[in-house]
Amino acid sequence: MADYKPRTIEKKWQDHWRDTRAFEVTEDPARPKFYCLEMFAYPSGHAHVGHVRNYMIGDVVARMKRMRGFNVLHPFGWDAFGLPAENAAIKHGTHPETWTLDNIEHMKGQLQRIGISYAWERELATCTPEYYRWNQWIFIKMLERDLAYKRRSSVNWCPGCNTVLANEQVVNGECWRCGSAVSTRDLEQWFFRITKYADELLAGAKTLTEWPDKVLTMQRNWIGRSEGARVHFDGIEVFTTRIDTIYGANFILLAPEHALVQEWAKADGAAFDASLKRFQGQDRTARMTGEVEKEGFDTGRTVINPFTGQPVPIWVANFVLGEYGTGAVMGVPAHDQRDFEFARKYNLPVTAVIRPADGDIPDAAAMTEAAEADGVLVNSGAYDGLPSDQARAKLTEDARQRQIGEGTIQYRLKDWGISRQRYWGTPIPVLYCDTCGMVPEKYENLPVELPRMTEFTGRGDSPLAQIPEFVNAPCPRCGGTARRETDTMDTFVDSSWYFLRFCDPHNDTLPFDPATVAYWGPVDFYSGGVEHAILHLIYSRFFTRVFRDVGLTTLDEPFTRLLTQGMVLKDGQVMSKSKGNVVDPDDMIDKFGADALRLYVMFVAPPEKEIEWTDAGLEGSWRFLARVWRLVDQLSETIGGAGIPAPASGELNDDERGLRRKTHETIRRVTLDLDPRVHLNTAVSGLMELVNELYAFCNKSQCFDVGRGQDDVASVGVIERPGTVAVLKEAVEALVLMLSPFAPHMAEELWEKLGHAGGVVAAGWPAFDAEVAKASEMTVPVQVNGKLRGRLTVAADASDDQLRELAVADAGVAKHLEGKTIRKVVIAGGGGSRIVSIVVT
RNA sequence: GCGAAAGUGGCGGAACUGGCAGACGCGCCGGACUUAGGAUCCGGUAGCCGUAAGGCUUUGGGGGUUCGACUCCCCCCUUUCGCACCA
Repeated sequence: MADYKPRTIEKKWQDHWRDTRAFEVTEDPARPKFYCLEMFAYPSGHAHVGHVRNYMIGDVVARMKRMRGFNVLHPFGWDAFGLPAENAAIKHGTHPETWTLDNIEHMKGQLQRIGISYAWERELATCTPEYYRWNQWIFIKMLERDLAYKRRSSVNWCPGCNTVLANEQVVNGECWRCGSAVSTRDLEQWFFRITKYADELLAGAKTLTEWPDKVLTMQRNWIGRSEGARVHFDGIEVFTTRIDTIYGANFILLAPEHALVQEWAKADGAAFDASLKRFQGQDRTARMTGEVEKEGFDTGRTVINPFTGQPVPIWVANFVLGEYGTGAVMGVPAHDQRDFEFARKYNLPVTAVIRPADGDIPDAAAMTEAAEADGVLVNSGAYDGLPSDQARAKLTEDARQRQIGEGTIQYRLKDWGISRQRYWGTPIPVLYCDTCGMVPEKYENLPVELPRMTEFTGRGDSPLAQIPEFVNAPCPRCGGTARRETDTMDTFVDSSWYFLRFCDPHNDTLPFDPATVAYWGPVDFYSGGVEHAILHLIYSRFFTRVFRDVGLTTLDEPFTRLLTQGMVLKDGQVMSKSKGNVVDPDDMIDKFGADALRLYVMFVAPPEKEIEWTDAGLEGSWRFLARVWRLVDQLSETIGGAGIPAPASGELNDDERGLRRKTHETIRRVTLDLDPRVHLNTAVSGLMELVNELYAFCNKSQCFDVGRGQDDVASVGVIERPGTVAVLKEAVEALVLMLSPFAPHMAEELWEKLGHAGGVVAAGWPAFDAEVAKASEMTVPVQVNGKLRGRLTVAADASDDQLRELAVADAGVAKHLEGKTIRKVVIAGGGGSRIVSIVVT
């Protein structure tokens, strides 16, 4: 008897997969395709189990789909540009490229040792010119379509990373990567016009029925659509969603950044300027999150409310945001909490103009929830008596006719700032010519290669500007003297379309051949962390549409099904190098093997949930695999031979029929758990049950001495009944095949041991036979007044009348019926599950 | 503050559309085998009462709908996550 030695087996099959190119695929219109993808990896150095959990999840799905006959694309690559590489260069002098490529090599080895079934020939790294030239290509396409543009703007600046951040990358006022407090700077920046797609991204979310609601909600909130109106108060345009309250607009509030405010500050001098400076000095994020007290000052100016005809004062308020809407709002203190507080503080008048539909005019001195709600207009001239919704429509229309306003839709989403003042990224392919101005690089000159830099200082300006050979280049249009753009692209550009490139990763005339994406796209199953819910996942949806509009694909949405996998915690905390609590998969593989590691991570919790790492749990999974190993090993001689007929139910005894039933029940359950449910943990427990059943069966039929450990010589008994051999063979083979997505190395080894040459994919997924799974008997619980009082064992096809009779006669039940009157008997359920419920008084 | 999800044994977690709560595993306890067992195999393991048969209680708390509720409805508590002055 051979021991279970994962190390040897795993090496053997990994070599086999590599040598036979087992997971490489080409388009095959004759077979259904399945594109299975995990978010590609940032090559940070070493992958810990938290990282690789995601790849294991995807691998189980990919392997299972392959066995079910799908042509499965399962590629992997590297999100290889980015700051850590550059920081490593500044700190240790290693070139970012060296650092990145070394890390990729190490991590690739880790993934291969885990046995993830990737089509490695499609591997890509975004830091190679072969990849990033297409970033530049699509950038120029976007420029041509006015989807990329440059403007000076106030931007988020991370002092830790020394670069600009997109709004999506600012989390609670801090840098998403390094946690530094984000400040603002005024810079010339490149933007992608994602706002042009705001409505489409919002509408498209409705089609994403296989995405977690949580992610869709986050995206909807991020896009933040609100319908309202822009209204002119003389020269000041405000945005409001509550034009129905405009008769109550007792003042106008301007953001400190508002252009008029800046102008007046110059004109009015010191006092004005001092107050303004104070607001601007207030921490930007504190102001935005409402931690700073609401305050403001009177500009001394007034405008006419175009509906009341009355003059209203103009104030500057620190809580009004310059970047949202028009940077100006109408203050309606009676119907807005913030305006109310403001009015109280500065003794401004409060005029109620909405009353509840079923109530009186509210007390203007109080602010309630009801005051903010819709109602019926009062004190609103000709509009009195109209409900809010009708009033909004009418007021908006009247404003339009009077040419003092219009209905509009406002988004929270802003254009995506992609300029980064760093080295390790895609050069932005434009030049600035002394005579022609800004000129994009010619397509035939792509890629604009990132020059080799030798010194990394970490200074806060674009490193590329320090390389004259890069900066100075001829103008693509006139050939004259020009200077290259020295900013690089946000690395989120790289990750916004890599899943399309995987369909055709070596194409050197286009980002990808449209036909390949037409075949493989969209990604059928995509898994990764929730932390990308709004960054990567919204950018990718945007880019897919851009590629569509450029004519390379017909896809609207890139990812059909999204699974957001939970994190792996150790000691209650996220694993991180700095906390010193990382679990290295290689260490675990050394101890228990890759199969046990995979099985444990899949079994311990549903994929979406976070898990707490325990070594004991891993050991348990190892024990299970060893148990399977012993079972198959000891039976392989008996059931592995040729010429064993399929089990025919007529010749089977009760135990044999029982095992067959369990086998097919398990096939049904595990299949559904994997596809479509992706409840990987319960699929594993189903397999464990089957193994327990097999042991019990072997014990009873004395197939072999199951009590022997793997260090003992087995005493294989002679199995006399052909039926026993047949049902064991069926059960064990189904077990091995269904186990193979989880523990692929061991499954291949056992499959071979069982006398099969072609491997588990060729064998296919086991088929479920409903007839066999059907039980001849069933247990029916009996309740009396809602309490379980007995169980009946009856024929599966027992009639309701029979059940009723048996239930009443059952000793345990009868005891509770004594001296009572039966009011009602309910017999419910069907198929394999029925119940008798008796009501007595 | 707003929004969403979730609260089940000592622990991780099961329970598909309302139908035997606690599958499966970890841990623990016991038995077998054994010089030995931290290997293996078998059994037990929600709590309380009882030698037992059995009974009572139990899915965060309280109410409700139902023959029947972890599951549906209402109120409350807690946790996690997201948004956070968006006019």
